[in-house]
Amino acid sequence: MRKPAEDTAACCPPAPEGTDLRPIEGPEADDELAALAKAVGHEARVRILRLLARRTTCVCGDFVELLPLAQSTVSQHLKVLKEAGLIRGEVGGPRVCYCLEPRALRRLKALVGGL
Amino acid sequence: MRKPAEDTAACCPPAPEGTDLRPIEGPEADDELAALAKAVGHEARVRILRLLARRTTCVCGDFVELLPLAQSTVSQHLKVLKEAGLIRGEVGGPRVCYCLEPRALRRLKALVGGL
DNA sequence: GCGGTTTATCGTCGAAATACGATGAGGAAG
DNA sequence: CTTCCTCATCGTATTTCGACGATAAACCGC
Repeated sequence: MRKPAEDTAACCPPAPEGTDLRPIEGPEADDELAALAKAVGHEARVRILRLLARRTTCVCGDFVELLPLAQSTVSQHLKVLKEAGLIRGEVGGPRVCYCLEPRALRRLKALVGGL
Repeated sequence: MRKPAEDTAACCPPAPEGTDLRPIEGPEADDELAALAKAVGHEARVRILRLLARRTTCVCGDFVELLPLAQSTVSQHLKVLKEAGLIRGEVGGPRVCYCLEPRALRRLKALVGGL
């Protein structure tokens, strides 16, 4: 059985602040926006991002219980989000705590805002 | 041959203003964000949106010249954007003028901002 | 009406995405 | 060391995407 993961409040470091220096438009920015948007372009991944934003949970197993998907599928989606740079995964014991990457999220908002 | 389409400045109506009343989160909002992001999640479509934002052009044939894609492929991308509600197509003569749908764009920004 | 121009749609093909179960890796607990 | 729990990865089937050429549809000018 799974334990409900009560240690969900503080599993990620404070968040590395810093400014995004890259341009908000141009061919590179276009590709970047397309890649980020593609990562967000799936219901399950949006829900994962939302759950992480609310910090109600951050462990893979919790997502499996909250989403109508198999564990391997959830892991795939987490991988996509991680490769897009939108989330980060910290190994803590047998579990893995995922957190939002605020930098990438800011970047996405900036790029979308530039439309 | 194609004429360079100099009548690009005023091919779209003023833009239907109005407020977006729908919620910014919840299952429906998740699906909506996923659908919009999926539409944006391609380099060619991002470039089309950028071109439309600058209003430098708005005719399908112009995109074909500016993108390394066949006419049918460009038309497909325009269709995806239109079905997502992000652009609108007005028929003017043998040409079709595409314009951004500001409402949908605002909606997208709001949904992304809610992350 | 007839040609010429522009755009959409159809059919097709290969590539990528999505889903699953099964299996493997790695730490915690005993 | 062994067992249990968690998660990632592999292999695979199905679906969807992205691209193209060819063709049809719509409109203007003559």
